[in-house]
Amino acid sequence: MQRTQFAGLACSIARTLDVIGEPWSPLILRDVFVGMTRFDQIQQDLGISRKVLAQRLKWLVESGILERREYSARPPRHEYVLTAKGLELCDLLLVMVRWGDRWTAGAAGPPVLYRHHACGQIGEPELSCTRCHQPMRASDVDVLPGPGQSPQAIGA
Amino acid sequence: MQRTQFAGLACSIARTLDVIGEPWSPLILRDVFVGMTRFDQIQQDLGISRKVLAQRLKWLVESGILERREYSARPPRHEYVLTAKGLELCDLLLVMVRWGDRWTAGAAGPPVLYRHHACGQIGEPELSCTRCHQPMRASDVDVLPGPGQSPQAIGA
DNA sequence: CGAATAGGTTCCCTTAAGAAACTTACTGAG
DNA sequence: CTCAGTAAGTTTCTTAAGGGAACCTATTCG
Repeated sequence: MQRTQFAGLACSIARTLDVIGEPWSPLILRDVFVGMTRFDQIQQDLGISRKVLAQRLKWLVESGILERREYSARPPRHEYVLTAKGLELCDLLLVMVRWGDRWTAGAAGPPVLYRHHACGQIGEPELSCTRCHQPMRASDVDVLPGPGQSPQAIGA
Repeated sequence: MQRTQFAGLACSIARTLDVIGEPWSPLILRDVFVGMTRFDQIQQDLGISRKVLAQRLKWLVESGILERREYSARPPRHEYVLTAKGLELCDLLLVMVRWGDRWTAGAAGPPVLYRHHACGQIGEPELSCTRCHQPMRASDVDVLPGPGQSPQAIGA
C-alpha cells in the first residue's frame, strides 16, 4: 500500500493525522499515558506486531510525542515517556473515549473512568469556549477561513 | 495488508478507532461537516482515490456516522449528510484542530477559525469537567477502572 | 554453562491503498 | 437523434504496508 502524506496540506486535522493518524498510534499513546511505557508491555497489551510497534515508536519519538529514555545502562534498557506535546495530544484520547462511551460502550458501561484532580470527582470532559465558557461543540460553531489558509483550500 | 480489528477490545478508544481510525475518515468527516457532501467534491478536495473514498463512505454510512441521501431522482444523485452520532464525532475534529494549530501550524497561523454561536466570537474549544467546570485535560485526571472493564484489560 | 529477559530486526506473505480507465444513467446542445 | 458532459461509483493492475514468526544482541540469574 502506498499511503498519501498529509503533512503538506494547510489543514490542522491533516497535520495532526500525519502524526497519529494511523490506527495503532492512539492506542500506543494511551498505553504510555496509563503507564505502560516499555516495548514488550505495549506489544503484549495491544497484540501489535513487533515490527509495526518499533516503526510507530520511532515515528512518535521523531515527532516529539514520546521520548526514548534509558532506565538501565547494564543491560541497556529503554522506556518511552510522554513529552509536553504528547501529553496535550492525550486530550484527544479523552474526547475519543467520551464519544466511544456514549455511542459504542453498550450496557456494561464505560471501561474506565477519570477522576478529576481539581474536584476529586469522577467527571466527563466537555468542550467549552475559552471566551465565554459556554459549551462549544461542533454543532455550536461556524467555520471561517483563518490567516494560515492557503488560497484555494477550504478545509480546516 | 491485514488490518487488526479493534472492535472486540474493551476500550472506547479502540471502538472509536474502529469507526474512524483509518487516516482518511476524519478528513472525509471534516469535508461533510463544512458542507462538501458529494462524492466528486470530496474526492477532488482530498485527492483521495475514488475506490478508497467509496469504501470509506460505505463504512461511515454502515456505522451510522453519515446518511446517504438522494437529492435528485432523475438522474439518480446522492449526497452524504451527518447524523447526530456523526456530528458528535466532529467534536473530535475540533480537538484535533486545536492540537494541530498549537503544535504544527507554524508562523502562518491557523488555517480556519471557529465562531461560537453562543457568544459570536472567535474562540477555541477547551476541555472542562462537567462536574466542576474547571479545565480537565489529560494532565488533570487519574485513570480508574470502570464498570465495562473486562477482567484483565488495563486500557481505556 | 544454559536459560531467561528486554528490545528490537529480518524474512516472507497477504492485502489494502493508489492510479487510471471503465460503467451507468441521465441531461442538454446542436 | 446523436454526441458530449456530469455524478457516482466499479474494475483492474501495481506497489508497499501490516501481520506473524523466527532471529539477534547484551546481560543477568541459577
